[in-house]
Amino acid sequence: MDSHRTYSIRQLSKEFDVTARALRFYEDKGLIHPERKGQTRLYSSRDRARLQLILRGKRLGFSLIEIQEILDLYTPNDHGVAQMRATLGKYRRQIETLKRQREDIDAAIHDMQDGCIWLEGEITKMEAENLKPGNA
Amino acid sequence: MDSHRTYSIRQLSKEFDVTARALRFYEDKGLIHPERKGQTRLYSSRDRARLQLILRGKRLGFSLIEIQEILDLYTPNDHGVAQMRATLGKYRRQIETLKRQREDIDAAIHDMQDGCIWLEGEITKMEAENLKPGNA
DNA sequence: CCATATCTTTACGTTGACGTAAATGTAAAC
DNA sequence: GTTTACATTTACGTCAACGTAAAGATATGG
Repeated sequence: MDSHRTYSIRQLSKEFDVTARALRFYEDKGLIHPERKGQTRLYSSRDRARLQLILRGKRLGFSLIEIQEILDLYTPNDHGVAQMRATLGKYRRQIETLKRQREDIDAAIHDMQDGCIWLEGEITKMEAENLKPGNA
Repeated sequence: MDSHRTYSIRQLSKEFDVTARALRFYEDKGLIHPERKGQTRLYSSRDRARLQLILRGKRLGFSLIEIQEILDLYTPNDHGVAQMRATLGKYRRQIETLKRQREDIDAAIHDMQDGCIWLEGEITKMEAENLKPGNA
């Protein structure tokens, strides 16, 4: 099992290309809770996974507070049917948010691809121009 | 043609649910360039379109500077084959960025959907528990 | 034993993206 | 004609998300 490994703050910060300061900051904000061996932090692979989620959230433009809420969705819910139903609702709303974002992305991609096609056309036109007689 | 309409700053801010302050701020940063009738701003439908792009960029987590660069891709390029090739390159890199972002989103959606399925299962289990004899 | 490296906390600094307040201009409405 | 509703500029305030500097604990190598 690789799941019992631990990581130092440097290892994680290098692996994911974030500063140690950022990791401590996320901890300060309650997004991660590494153990302590004496004074120094020991990150578990579960912490590592949470960090991955944090960074993915950032790439998607979520604030740390929003990311916090998303992380809460991932933390095991101390049963109780009502609680679980509530959590399920949050999951579904989050999925809707993400799907809307996906539509934004698809729209942007399509726009850009259309732009590419148009540009390619213009370029070929201009190249043809430059080969016409009289342009020596 | 609807394309010659103009909009006041309030109209735009209401339609897109942003403050007038934000619109002036975007102008300050060079993202939009509305005309002036005397002192007051008159937004064209082209300005409106740019605003849409700005807000989409924000929803996708881009900074105003990044959005500025994206907008530059949309502004007609005063021909010159070299320039157009450069622009084409930028388009393509931007598309790659967006596609990577889409992969992040897809991953997030899948995670959440798995979570939903698991949760639904747990809930049905617990409901079954509560109906067993001896739980009166 | 001492230097070097890596960890820690505390605390002030910075940048981006606006918010908000103050003072003023203009145009329609009563 | 003055109130009402909207526009303007200038300028300081704010919040998030860290950066950065200072000062110290810990361990490892030479």
